[in-house]
Amino acid sequence: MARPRTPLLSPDRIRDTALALIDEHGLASLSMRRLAETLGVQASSLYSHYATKDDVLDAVANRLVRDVDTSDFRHGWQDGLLTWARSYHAALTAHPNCVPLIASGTGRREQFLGMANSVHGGLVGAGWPARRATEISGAVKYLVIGAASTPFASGFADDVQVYLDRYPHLSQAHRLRDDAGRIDHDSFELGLTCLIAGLEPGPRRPE
Amino acid sequence: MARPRTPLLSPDRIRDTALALIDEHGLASLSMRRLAETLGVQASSLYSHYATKDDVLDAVANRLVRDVDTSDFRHGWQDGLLTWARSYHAALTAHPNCVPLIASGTGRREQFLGMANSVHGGLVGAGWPARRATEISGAVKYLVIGAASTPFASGFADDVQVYLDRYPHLSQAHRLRDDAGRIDHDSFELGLTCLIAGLEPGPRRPE
DNA sequence: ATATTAACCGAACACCATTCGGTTAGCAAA
DNA sequence: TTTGCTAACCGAATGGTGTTCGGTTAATAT
Repeated sequence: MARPRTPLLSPDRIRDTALALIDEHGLASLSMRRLAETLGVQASSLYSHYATKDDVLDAVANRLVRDVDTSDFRHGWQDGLLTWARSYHAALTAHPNCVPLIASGTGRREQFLGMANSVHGGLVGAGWPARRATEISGAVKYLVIGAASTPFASGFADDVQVYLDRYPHLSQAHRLRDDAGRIDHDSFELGLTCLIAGLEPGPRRPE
Repeated sequence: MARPRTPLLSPDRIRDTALALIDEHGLASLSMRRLAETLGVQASSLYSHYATKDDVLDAVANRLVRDVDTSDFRHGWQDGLLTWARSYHAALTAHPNCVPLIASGTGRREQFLGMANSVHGGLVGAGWPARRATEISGAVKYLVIGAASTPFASGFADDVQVYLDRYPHLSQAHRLRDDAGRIDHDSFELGLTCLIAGLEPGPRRPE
């Protein structure tokens, strides 16, 4: 085949298909060949739209961050942080197989810088000194990334017996595992609210 | 060559060499062939000692957790958490290229369960209800993993000009980048101390 | 002394990301 | 309208990957 009358591919279609494949089959099993096959095309054709596989993954990562909400700093820095952290957390848990993409700093362009810029601006606008604002947004980011990276359930084996035999303090882990999602959520919320509570009384000199 | 008179390889030697290669050249560039070459051996020989490459990486991950200190709960749950989190954090930042290994849940056997068991036991022993203990250790773990996964420096481009042009709130980012290590440390400490402070006054009924 | 196993090699297999030359469609300029 | 250029595809090839398998010999257990 030569050039088709109407293009079969576009960067957006490739990116969205990649995201769907990662969601369904995991990050490790995404290959340019499988991606091309899903798109009804040969692997080499993808390189007309993205220079490398990493560029495709960056596009996927940047796509996810579009769903993060940094607009709530107009209701105060606490609400701004809470909304940012929760929407970020939600965006990642909606696509758990993509988390290593974000966590490893791949895809750290554009969308990520825009997000950091908004958060930093929101904190500084509320009166926090720039350096402190950097630390605060950093600590919250750590919590979000950590929570998405290692959810509770991933820390435990499928074989229940191992706990009963060897780890007495974890002997109820197999029961907790049933509502791992709730535990993950509660742990994240606990960390987030404690952290923000610990920042009171807020910046000394709002300006 | 056939079987050598004295073994060239051992699981420990393979594991330690793998760790050294990851530290030096990064996780992505570790291959069984390169690992074997460094050990003066053919790649297929490694499979006499580890069934898969993932098993090698699990061994590396478990090796790192050996340096985590969970012994300080005898001085109270606050000290226990602080020492655990800080030593965990230190173990990961000492081998930043290994962090994705730990964060992605690969290598979650043995050493990790032992660590979780100790922390959970320390908290429950201090009077925290089991469910609450799980959430607390979870939140602290999130902070540790997140801090190791996305240090401050990794969030910023090498090209400084991009900030000045497009992201006004980050306009000092290039100056901050010089002491990125300090910022990472301060952010982590801020999150950790706020989180623990937010847990006061502690468990209601120590028992 | 004999059988078994352990630890190595070397050659394969199937897959991977990426590159390159070739083909043709669309488009811009003359 | 013809000419030239670029864009978007294909198909084959390159060098890399994890892993397997049969072979060889040393160590070990019987």
